[in-house]
Amino acid sequence: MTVKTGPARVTRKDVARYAGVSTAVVSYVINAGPKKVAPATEAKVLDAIQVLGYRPNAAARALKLGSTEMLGLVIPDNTNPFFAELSHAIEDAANDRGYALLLTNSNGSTAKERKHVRNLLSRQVDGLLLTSVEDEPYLDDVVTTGIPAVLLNHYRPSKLLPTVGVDLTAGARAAVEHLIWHNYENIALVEGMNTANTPDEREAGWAQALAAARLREGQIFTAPFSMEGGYRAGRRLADARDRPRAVFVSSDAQAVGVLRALHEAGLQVPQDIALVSFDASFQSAFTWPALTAMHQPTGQMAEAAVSALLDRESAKARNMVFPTDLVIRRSCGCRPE
Amino acid sequence: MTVKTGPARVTRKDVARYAGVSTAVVSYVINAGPKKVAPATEAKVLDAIQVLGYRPNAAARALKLGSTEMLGLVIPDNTNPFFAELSHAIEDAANDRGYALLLTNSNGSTAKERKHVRNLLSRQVDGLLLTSVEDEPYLDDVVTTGIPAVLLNHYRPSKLLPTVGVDLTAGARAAVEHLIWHNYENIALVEGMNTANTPDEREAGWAQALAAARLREGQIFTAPFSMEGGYRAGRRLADARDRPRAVFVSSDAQAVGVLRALHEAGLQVPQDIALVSFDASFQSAFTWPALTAMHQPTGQMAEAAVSALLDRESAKARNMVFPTDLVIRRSCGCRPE
DNA sequence: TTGAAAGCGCTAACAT
DNA sequence: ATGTTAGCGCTTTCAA
Repeated sequence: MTVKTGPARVTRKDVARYAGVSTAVVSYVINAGPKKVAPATEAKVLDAIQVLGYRPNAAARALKLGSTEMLGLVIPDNTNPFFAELSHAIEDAANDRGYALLLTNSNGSTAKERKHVRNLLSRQVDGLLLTSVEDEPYLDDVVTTGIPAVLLNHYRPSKLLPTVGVDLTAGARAAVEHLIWHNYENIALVEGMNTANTPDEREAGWAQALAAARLREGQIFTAPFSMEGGYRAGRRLADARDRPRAVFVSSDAQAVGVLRALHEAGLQVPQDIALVSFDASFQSAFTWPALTAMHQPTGQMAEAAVSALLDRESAKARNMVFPTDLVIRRSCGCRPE
Repeated sequence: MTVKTGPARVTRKDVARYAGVSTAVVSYVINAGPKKVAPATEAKVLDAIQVLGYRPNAAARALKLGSTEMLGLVIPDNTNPFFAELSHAIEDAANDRGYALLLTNSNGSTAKERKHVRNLLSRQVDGLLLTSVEDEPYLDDVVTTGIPAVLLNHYRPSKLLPTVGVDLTAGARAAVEHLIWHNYENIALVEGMNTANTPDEREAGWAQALAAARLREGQIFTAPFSMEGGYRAGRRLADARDRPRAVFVSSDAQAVGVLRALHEAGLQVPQDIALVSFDASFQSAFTWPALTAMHQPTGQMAEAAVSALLDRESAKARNMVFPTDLVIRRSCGCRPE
């Protein structure tokens, strides 16, 4: 038994004794039910709580209730502005319902992701939000526990779990269509890498837009979903023979890196190369030039995901797909400097 | 009592029954102690766990042990690259020790911060990391619980709690000295805003460097610690009469905004205005131009903070100050394009 | 309106 | 080497 240092812990029993009531009554006032308490008694209890500095023990409550009022979240990297924004929104949605958030980063490692899932599950979270680096992650564990779970930032439907995401293909297609509208013809793609060998769904959107406009497919530069990855892709892009006139970049983080590489190469955006990216995170408004980008509604996604986990009536939801919308700024060439 | 849906929960008792042993033995094998178990018995137990898909209930364990093996973290905003980096490091340090992280954002609100602290405390976290928006936050709550706590990203010593931070004054001073070394004379300051009315310690460093070089103090532009805040400060900076030749910016996030505002105003960095910022988060390498910045060792700080909370022998630590080091890139003018 | 008490799943001291 | 069991702090049924 761990020895508790510091001031002796104040328990419900202490409060009850001090207030001259039973522990049940203390419970009733703290939880505002399930029984009513006489106002005078309630005042005594409140006073005792105050005086003693009592703080309910959440572990005991969780054990009794079978609910920790915690949600577990696994994301690849909270350092990526998009995931930062998404996890922030998740935290807000969870807090609104009185839930706390256990946050973990998988750093793009499948092994770490599974370790976190296992850990979160054994911590009895009331719900699990998984932004997997795999396409169809290893989920039997999750499903057998019966703990509600959601695949977040996931577009392809899953047999096992509800998903929350954005129509990546349609979003990418619309983004590329905007580039086509500008009359750019040689349009490249900076694609993200996922652990699965399935191609990112944005690729299909890019290809579709090109095909519909009878444009030949431009080059594809594959790189991790990070600034560094984008930077490396950007260098290859700048050096490419038959250099593309425009690029669709699969994430803001990558776009920041691409921008940097292009600047280094002495190329102007959008004059030499136009760029549209995906996410439209807060960050995209502060680059130079500001990024024209497909916006993902992180707030709505977070709300939907948390709701699917916790709200009885939305438990039926399966594959939740949110629309993206194009935020027009400078990098596409719409408002040349 | 919450009705548990899904597969009936498997408890230790089920495992014991299936393996034909007592629950104590199951405990011994799961925890590898405190008693030894015969190899054959152990195998049976392991098998039972496997077959039944048993997962220990962390809430029960926490109640019994008085330890949740969770740490609570309060930061202003995980969307700020510096805090993203710091919280990532904290998560790693906690994970290394088998602890999970409860992450909360105060969004710069004192009220929210206190709410989170209270909540974290009642969740019985084994340690609390607080990056407060106040200078000497309301800590009586924390102290009376006896839960170990640390003031993170906090330079000024606290009477009540150990602190982990960087010497802001020395760091700022060194940064400004670098600007002075470049022979810039009119050196402004973009200062962050905290809720307390005490000035940010970086201001003193800036002033000291200027005084030591017998330079008059430049203008001060105060703004929130965010890209948006920096942007607004940057606009004021660009428009200022007697425009400064250089600026020290108190954070990378602000610097990104300043850069953007300067670009918009048609000003070149470093040719028209040189810039050095604080933090040197990963992001600072990808701006245009790349930021010369004072680096805060987030990894070390995280490690020290977590260690102060959890490691017996470092419990004595009080005011932990880490050195910063200047990362030279382009924005100061060291390597003109 | 209030109280007594069972029991949530686990650990470990104490038996055997 | 293994088993029995008290009790961690809480909620809530059932009784008063």
